[in-house]
Amino acid sequence: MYRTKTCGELRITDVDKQVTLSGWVQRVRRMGGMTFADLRDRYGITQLVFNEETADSALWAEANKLGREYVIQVTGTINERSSKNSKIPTGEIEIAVSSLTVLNAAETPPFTIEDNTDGGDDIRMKYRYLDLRRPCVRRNLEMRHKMAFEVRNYLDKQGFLEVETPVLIGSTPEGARDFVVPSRMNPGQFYALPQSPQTLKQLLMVAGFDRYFQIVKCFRDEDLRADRQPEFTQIDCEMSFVEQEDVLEIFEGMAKHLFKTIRGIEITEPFPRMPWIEAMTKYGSDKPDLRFGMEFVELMDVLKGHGFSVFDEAAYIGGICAKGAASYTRKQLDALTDFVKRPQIGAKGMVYARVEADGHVKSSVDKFYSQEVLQQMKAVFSAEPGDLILILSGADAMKTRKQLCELRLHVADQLGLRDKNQFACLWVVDFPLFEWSEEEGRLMAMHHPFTSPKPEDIPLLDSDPAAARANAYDMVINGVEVGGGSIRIHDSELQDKMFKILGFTEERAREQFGFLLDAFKFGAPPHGGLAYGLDRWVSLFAGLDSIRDCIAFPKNNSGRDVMLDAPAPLDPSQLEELHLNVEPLDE
RNA sequence: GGUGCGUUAGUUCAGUUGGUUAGAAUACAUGCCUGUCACGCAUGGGGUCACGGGUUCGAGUCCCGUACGCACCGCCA
Repeated sequence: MYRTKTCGELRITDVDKQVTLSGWVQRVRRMGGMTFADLRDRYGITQLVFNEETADSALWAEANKLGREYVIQVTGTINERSSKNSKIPTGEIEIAVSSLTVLNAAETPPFTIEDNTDGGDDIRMKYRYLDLRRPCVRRNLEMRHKMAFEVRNYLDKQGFLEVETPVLIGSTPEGARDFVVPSRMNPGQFYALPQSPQTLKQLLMVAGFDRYFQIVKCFRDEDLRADRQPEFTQIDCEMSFVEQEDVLEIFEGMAKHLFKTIRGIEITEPFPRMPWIEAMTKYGSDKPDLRFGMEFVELMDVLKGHGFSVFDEAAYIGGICAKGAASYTRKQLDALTDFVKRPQIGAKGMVYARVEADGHVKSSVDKFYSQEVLQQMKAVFSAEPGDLILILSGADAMKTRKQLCELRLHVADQLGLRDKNQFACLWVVDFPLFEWSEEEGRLMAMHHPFTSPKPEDIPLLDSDPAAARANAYDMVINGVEVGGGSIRIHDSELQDKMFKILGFTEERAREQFGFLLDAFKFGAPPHGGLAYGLDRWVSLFAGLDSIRDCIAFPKNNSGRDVMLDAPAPLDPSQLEELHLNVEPLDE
């Protein structure tokens, strides 16, 4: 037997018991006639003590040869410590070791295995199995497990069935790039990995499964971000005989269940709902962070026509009011201006105005505006002494709002308004059904091509499809899109019409989605669903900056696994077997 | 495809205007130390300054290119 107890469970009440523990050596402290070692496993740390006077000489010698991360097994008696450590749960006891076995010696790891490690991201990812030994990383995966468990718990109680769908499926147009897999038995043909099991879960509805879910890997071959991995996990759900309201209710309930069981936060209020157009107008984003206010205020009426040509020529002038930020120095304001002028944001400049202690407004455009106009502006913002007003303008209203959105988030960060332990949940609803693609010169589905229009907007499909709204919804928490879904089309005629608007020929629609259109002819129930991003939920709850930190073996910025060194070239024989001809890379 | 920042000891970083033998902390090794728990003290080893080119009497430092890493834009129904 390798152990009778773990390294996290022994307490003062266990004193005098004989135990065997196994684990990794966290640290050895040699004091001369005495040596302490911290033994670590998944459950905690227990101190081992060796005494030169009482230990036999072989044991004493062995103990003083231990190095970091040696895997050892010890047997000994639990003693009360003469000098206790209140920082760890086992800090009142220690093991007086009577026998020690080195199960496996270890090389010195390239970084320290502690929460405050000296290792950078790069080296930690290369030796991820060592990184995962660190308690702070392990805790993220523990939370992930608990979350997946509670998801199953909640959905099972609601009557959902977990059904697995295939990973080797066909490529579909629209949406993200597919990862593809060559077929050896079908030369020149390829599977695609699912971007989501969308059509399959709809077929499960046609099959009468009524309530389906799956915690499932999805794949998208697009560039990575801190919150985007090429393979990621969705909590994928679909329900039959439901309207939007039914879906929102079930999954708002799930969100509340997760808040309660994972974070101990009880939310009783219904989540606010905001139409997409309102989110875009007030916050310049379809995923606004509502932990703080700073809504946009439109200033066209107030500021246009006073001889300041930048504003006079603008299609949109808008601003935000940062409470108590009038103390920003000139240097800080210049930095904000530089921030919005960065190419990624692309504003031409920024106008600011401080409300001084006496209520007087001092702005960077005082030579164009009378105090009277500035006071009018102050009134629209309901600004008070000590507030700072920041204004952007531009020729494209939507673009300017997006710039203002970046500024809003940046200022909120600076003012400490984005507290990781505070949560603001929100449904964004009434998304547009389509958006115009400049690149393709056609309308594209904003959500996906199976999303149903709002019933009252169906006539618009013929007259003005771009104005049609969808039965689609996203859940947003703290400015993060944690999930979204829609009521689907279950009528093959309407689905045909959608494909037509999206520029599919009849042949192509049949070729790509014939199976779905066929299925809809055999009695498809009204249905809809939603998918939550598990990685994003966990990183939100764990307060992480990147979803990588809650994924056991994530990919780096360029989509590489630096530990496995994948992807890599294939052996020529393997290529041949797959009927693949790869052009040699030459620069 | 693009923008920005970065690459110096095992690791995390500093390195001034271009100028002698490139430093610190930590890790590691050795010695001392019987109550440490970020132990302490002393000593020691450890560097192709990412790679290639250029400017210069002289480059870790300046310029160009490449690679790699991170963040972002595009992209992500």
